[in-house]
Amino acid sequence: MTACTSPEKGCISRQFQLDTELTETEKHLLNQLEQPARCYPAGTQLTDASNQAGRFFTLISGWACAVRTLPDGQRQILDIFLPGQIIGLREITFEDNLSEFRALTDVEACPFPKSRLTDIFHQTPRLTELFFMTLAREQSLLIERIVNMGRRDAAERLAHFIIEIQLRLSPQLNHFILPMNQSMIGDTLGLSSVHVSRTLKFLSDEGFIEKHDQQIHILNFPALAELAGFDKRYLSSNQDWLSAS
Amino acid sequence: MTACTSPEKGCISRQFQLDTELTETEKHLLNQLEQPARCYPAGTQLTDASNQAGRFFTLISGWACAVRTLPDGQRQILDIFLPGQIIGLREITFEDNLSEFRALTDVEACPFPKSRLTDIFHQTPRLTELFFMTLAREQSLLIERIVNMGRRDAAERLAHFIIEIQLRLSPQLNHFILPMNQSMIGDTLGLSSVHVSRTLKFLSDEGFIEKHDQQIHILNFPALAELAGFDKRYLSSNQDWLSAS
DNA sequence: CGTGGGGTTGATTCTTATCAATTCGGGTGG
DNA sequence: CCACCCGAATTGATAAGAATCAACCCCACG
Repeated sequence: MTACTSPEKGCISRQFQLDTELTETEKHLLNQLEQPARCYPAGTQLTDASNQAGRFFTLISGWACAVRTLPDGQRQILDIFLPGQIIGLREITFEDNLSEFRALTDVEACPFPKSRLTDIFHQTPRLTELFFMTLAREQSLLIERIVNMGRRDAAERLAHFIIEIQLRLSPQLNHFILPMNQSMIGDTLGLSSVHVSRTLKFLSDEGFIEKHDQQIHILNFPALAELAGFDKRYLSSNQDWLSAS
Repeated sequence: MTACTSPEKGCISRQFQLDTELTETEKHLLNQLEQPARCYPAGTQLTDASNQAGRFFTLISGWACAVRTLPDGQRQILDIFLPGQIIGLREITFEDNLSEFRALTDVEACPFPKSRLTDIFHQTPRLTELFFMTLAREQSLLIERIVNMGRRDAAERLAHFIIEIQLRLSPQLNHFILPMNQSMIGDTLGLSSVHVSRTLKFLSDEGFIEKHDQQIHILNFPALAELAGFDKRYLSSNQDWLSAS
């Protein structure tokens, strides 16, 4: 949790500008959410379930996740956060946060209090709309995971997971580094680590993917997408409804 | 899909007023979303997955749900909507809706186009915030379902489901009418209808609940909540962060 | 009366979890 | 350099949970 040296600015506004034009004021407000950046080493907890609710983070670099620990010790990973995302958005309405945030890799992130976000909402309604959109998009990711866990078997789930991460990370490539061990993957998909191992082997044996350490290489994207029943429309959104800037 | 006789007004604004005070203007804008009401008989589709995206509904009375049908014919119920909810909120950002909306009981609902909602957003930023809050709360329901499907067995899932519906419907009571057959319940929880039957029987035999037709009676709420690992905090939200009205 | 949808029950099979043993690779300390 | 340890991954054997298949009941409705 040491101070970081080179916080790369404008991560969030760059993210939003994929969707729409931003005014200078809007950019300025968003950039304020990105300082000061701090470093959290892999495995560190950004905040725990009980205290420090109402704290957000902008994720500048690295991966993070939201985890829920059940009374019996089982874990469920609720969200995977990639650079440019805001961590904790949905928790804004809740007194206490039922989940905790954890760094999956070394992470640069900027903690800031609830009030900073509400200030933004009050100042520029248009950014409220953008955040509304962000939330709607996150919802569609959650929906897809519900379909995944409710109606697909282990191989399909894993295939779907791999494709989703690949597309969110770099849609034009076919490989990425997955900084999660197999028990974390299991906790994400509702599988045991042992079964993740077997299923990963199955996907390799069948020629869908190749895996060396944390490197995932998608060998046959169409086949993998077919297996997963993947419909990428849930990832892309449409901004017609936004106010003009 | 016949016109309804007595559309009870103010369903949405009543819902919002549980959270905060509304101005007359705000109430007026919200009430405009509730006319004209139409009736949809049980089982009817309000809109299908392909066309008519960008159509919302305010649910005045009855139950509805969002369903996703997979290529192989399996179904997953994504959301259960109860009176006072807005159907289709998260889909606002998407070109085409991957899910369809279906009436579970006879339903009174008011269809209206995307543009109506965006108008509201542009006119009163404060309602945008309220809708943001609504979305955040829906997200927490989805999160809970992910935990449910990922890490709980059939009995726990069913228990959790029953408690959630009871609390959303009428927290002070301990019984309600569940207008879903067992295969719909299965499609909601990711179980087969046969297994739902068995599990329901188990919950009865063990004295957690009683069931006659569609009447669910919770006999031992604490025990059921314990079994489900239910933490009701995800249902209640906190409005500190809202602008003054 | 038939007919059909929903629910129950039993038998069987399949998927996945659990438990246990083994390997592998990367530190660490002697 | 080697012995040791540790966490993660793999593999196999077994058990639990849930799906599937099939038979049957019940009852509302033509």
